[in-house]
Amino acid sequence: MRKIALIEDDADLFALVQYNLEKEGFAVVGSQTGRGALELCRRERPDLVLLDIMLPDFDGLEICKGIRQTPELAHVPVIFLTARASETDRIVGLELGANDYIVKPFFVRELIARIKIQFRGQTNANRVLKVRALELDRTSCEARLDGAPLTLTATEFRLLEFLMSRPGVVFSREQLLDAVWGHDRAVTDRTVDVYILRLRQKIEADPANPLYIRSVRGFGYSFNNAAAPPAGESEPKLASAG
Amino acid sequence: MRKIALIEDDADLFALVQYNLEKEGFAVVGSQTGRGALELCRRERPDLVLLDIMLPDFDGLEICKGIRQTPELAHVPVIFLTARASETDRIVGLELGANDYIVKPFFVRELIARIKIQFRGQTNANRVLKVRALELDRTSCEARLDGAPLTLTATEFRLLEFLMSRPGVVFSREQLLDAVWGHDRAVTDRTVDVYILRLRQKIEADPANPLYIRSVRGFGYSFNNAAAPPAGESEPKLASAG
DNA sequence: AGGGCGCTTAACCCATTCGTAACCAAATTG
DNA sequence: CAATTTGGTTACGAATGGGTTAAGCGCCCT
Repeated sequence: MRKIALIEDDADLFALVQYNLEKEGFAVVGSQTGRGALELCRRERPDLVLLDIMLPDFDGLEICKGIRQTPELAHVPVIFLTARASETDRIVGLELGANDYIVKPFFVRELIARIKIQFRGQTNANRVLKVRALELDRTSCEARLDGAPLTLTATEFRLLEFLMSRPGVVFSREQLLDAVWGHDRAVTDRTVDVYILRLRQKIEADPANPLYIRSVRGFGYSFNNAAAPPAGESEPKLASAG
Repeated sequence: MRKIALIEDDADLFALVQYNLEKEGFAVVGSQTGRGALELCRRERPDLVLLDIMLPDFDGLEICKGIRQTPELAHVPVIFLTARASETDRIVGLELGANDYIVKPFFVRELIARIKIQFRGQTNANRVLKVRALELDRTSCEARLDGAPLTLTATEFRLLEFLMSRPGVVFSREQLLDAVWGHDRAVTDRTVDVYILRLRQKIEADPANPLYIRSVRGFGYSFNNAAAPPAGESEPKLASAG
C-alpha cells in the first residue's frame, strides 16, 4: 500500500483530500503545519508528497528543497497543490524539483489520476539498485557490497545513486554538480573528483583499477554496467574515449 | 538534442510552440493533421509527443492509444495540449496513458517546464550514430568498429561525432575548427589534418585508402556515407558558410 | 569549548593528450 | 617537366586532465 504525505493547512481541504485518497486505497500521513513537515517525511518515508505552497508558518518551496536534499527522500515525487496560479509561481515550483503542480480549485479525480501517473512505472525493481556485488536501497538508504554493509555519507550516497541509476551514461562534472549538489550550489568541479575517489575507496576492490565507476577522460564519469574484465591483465584499458 | 513531435492543427499555435521549443534547444518535427501523426512518430522516433486532442480529422486520444501500443514508442512521454477542460476529459486523457495534460490557453514557460520534468532523469534517449561497421554512442562516449571497442581521445571523438552526424557534407578545416574546437580557439588548421590522420589509423582498414573519412582536395573533409570505394565520385556537397 | 565528522578547496604529480613544425608525397598548374 | 600547392606523416615539447593527499572550514553533538 502506497503512503502519501499530505501537507495542507486548510482543515476542510485536508479532510476532503484525505478521505478521497484513503477511499482510493492510499495510506495518508499528514501535517497541517509546515514546520514539522520535513521531519514528518523523514520519519514516515512516504511514497509521494502533496504539498501546499502557502502555509501560514513556512514556505512550501523550502520543504520541497529540503526533500530533494535528503538522500532517502530525494527520489520521492512531490506534487504542489496551491492557489498560486501566476506563471512565475508555477515555473519556480516546477523548476525546484516538483513533479507536478496543481492549481486550486481542482478536481479530486484529476488529482488522483495525476498521483497515479507518478506511481506509473515505479516498481520495487527500481527501489533497489543492484549491479554485480553492489546494492543500493533507495528507501532505507543502505548500501551493501557483497552483502556487507557500506558506510556512505549523504553526498556519497546521492552521487553513487545518481550514477548507478543511469549506468553507462557519461556525465560531466558540471552535470553531476547540478544533479547531486543542486543548481544553485557554488562548488568547484574538482570536488566531484574527491567524492569519486572516496567512493572508489569504499566500493572498488582495487581503487586504482575501478570496475564500477569509470573515468572517461575529457568527458567525465560513468557507472560501468559492463561485466568485469578478466583480472590480471597487463594493461586494463578503458573501453573507449578515455 | 531531444526531438519533440508536435501534433497541432492550429497554425498560429503550432508556430508559436515550435518557435519556443527550438529556442529552448529542442528539435521539432510536426504535423498539422492527425492522420499522419502516428506514422510520423514511428518514423521520427521523437523523445516526447505534444498532442492536441481535438484535431479536425482524427481523435488525439486514438493517437495516444496507438503510441502506447507501438512497442518502440510505448515509453515515450505524451503531453496532451487541449482546450477541453472538463473533468472527464482530463481523467480520460490521463488514464489513457498520457503523462501530463495542459489546458489551453497555457503559459509557454510552464509548457517548457513540464516538458523538462518528463525528461528529468531520462537518459536512454537514442543517441547512437551508426554508419556501416562504425558506431558512436554519444551517451556513453563509446565508439565501436565491427563491434570491437575503439579507444578515442576526447577531441578525436568530438571530431568524428561532428563529421558522422552530417554524412556527405564537406567541411573546410576552418569550419571543423569552429565546430569542434570552438570559435575562440586559436589553433592552426593543420591540426585538423593530424586528427584526421589519427582517426583514420583507428577506424580505417587501410588508412591510405579511407572508406569513412574522405579528403576533398582544395575543400576539406567529409564523412563518406556511400559504401562504394572513393574512386570516381559524384559532386561533393559543400557545407553552407556559417 | 572541544571533538568528531563531513564538505570543500588547494596543491602536487604523473600519464595522457594536444598542437606545432618539419619533412614527404602527391596532385595541380603553367 | 619544373614549380607550386595541398595533404599525409612523423616526432616532440607543452599543456591538460585526473588521482591523490592534506589541510581548513563549518556543523552538530555532547
